Amino acid sequence: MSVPAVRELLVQSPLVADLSPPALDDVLQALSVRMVAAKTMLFHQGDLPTELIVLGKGIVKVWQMRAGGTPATLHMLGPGDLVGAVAVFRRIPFPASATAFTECILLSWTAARANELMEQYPAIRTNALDYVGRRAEELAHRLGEMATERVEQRIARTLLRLAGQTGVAASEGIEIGYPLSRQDIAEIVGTDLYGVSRVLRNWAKQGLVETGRLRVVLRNRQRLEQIANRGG
Amino acid sequence: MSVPAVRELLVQSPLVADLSPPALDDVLQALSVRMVAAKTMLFHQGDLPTELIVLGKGIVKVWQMRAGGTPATLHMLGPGDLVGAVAVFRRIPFPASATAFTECILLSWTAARANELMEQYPAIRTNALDYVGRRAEELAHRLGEMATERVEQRIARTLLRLAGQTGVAASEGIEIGYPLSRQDIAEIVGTDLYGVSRVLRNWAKQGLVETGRLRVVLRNRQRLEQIANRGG
DNA sequence: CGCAAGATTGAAGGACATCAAAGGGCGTGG
DNA sequence: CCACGCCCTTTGATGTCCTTCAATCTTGCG
Repeated sequence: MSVPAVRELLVQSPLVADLSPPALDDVLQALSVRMVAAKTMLFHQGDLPTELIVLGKGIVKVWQMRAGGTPATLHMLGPGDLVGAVAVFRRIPFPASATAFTECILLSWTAARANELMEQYPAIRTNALDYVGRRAEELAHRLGEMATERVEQRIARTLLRLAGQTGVAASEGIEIGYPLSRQDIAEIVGTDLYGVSRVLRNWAKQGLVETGRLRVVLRNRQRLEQIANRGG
Repeated sequence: MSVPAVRELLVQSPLVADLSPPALDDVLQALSVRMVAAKTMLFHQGDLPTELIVLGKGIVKVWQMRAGGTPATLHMLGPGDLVGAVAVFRRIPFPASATAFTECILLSWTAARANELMEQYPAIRTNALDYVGRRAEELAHRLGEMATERVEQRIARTLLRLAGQTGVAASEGIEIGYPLSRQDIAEIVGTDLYGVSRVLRNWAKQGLVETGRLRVVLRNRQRLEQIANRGG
């Protein structure tokens, strides 16, 4: 991959916002680029972090395998997002695993180099604080949802959130931009694939969504937002 | 409150870890101290942050009022914790409300002064990043629990976590260090007070806990950890 | 065409929320 | 100091949401 293209990928990330061009050059110097296939594990829960990863392209799923063998998905990351950043900054074992959900381009620095760069360019640390804060907020919001809302509401919220992140305009509506099974949705929402299937089918009959194998198109965003917020 | 005493309260906080004595003096200069009664609201969801607060003494509950009138508790903060820090750093409205759960001593800087101090003493920003990262991790962990575990497991986890934070050795076991109702526990766990009452009663009969009005003593930490981890 | 992975659907059971009512403990005011 | 009242807690009954299990159907691909 050519260097200019890498620069384009990197500047998507909030991590390097407000960085002067020479600083950005310096950051680019130390950066490695690699492409990984869908379903590749980037790291496992419990591993020690060795590199700071910025997702250049593709989708990464961050998840935990929980007692009882039930997996729970914490994040679906898109281009520009940091992968496993908290563990790198805190120098602790990863609290979750990360899997390339689609084919991905990863930009990375060694953990040591990343920390040096943060020393040298304080703006990076400021950006990191902002980014981690945003993630904490999102987690807090989802925790509140999970604690108080029903499955149908949570499915609506999940689809709206995913569509907002990586949705692409479809013929009539917004389509999640990558293949997503009922099981995948269930792991995000905290339920099982049967429940997801029933809810989606029901919505499809009412014209709120269009469904297919590994595919969901949001046809009526407003009604879905009503369901997400008022439960009806 | 005398200045030496304030210093003692402040150094509990990870925010000022590794700060040189003169830097700490400088930080102390800009600091305000106040005491608030239990049940005082520190800020409401949606407010704009005006100050950075470190909890010197007492317990603060961070919570959201959700659609349908169900409150959900996100954190129970103790001495040394930052209150509403993410919103201050990100200069966004508070995503949750904060209430003094017991009588509290609050240490605070104006938001502007706090940002200046972070510029001047980079260690503070590093500490802040570490702290916010830890909170993000805790939230991720709780989200996973909430998504996959049953009420009884979550109650066990909650009691163990609270006991670990602020527990005090009781005659036989660990006692949560402040008055906590079944309703309070329910709002943390994401259930209702009836369920909490039944579970605690059941555990009390087996000698795992000792219960009372606004009071829980953990008598058998090991068994509770088993319940938290294996569900049985 | 046949297989594998994903999706749907029905039935049954369990965990949990909700509603209703009654039983303590603690502070307050008489 | 006692009694009243309030808040917290307990407990039972009931209903419902959701999980689980089992089976069938669909879709895409080799």
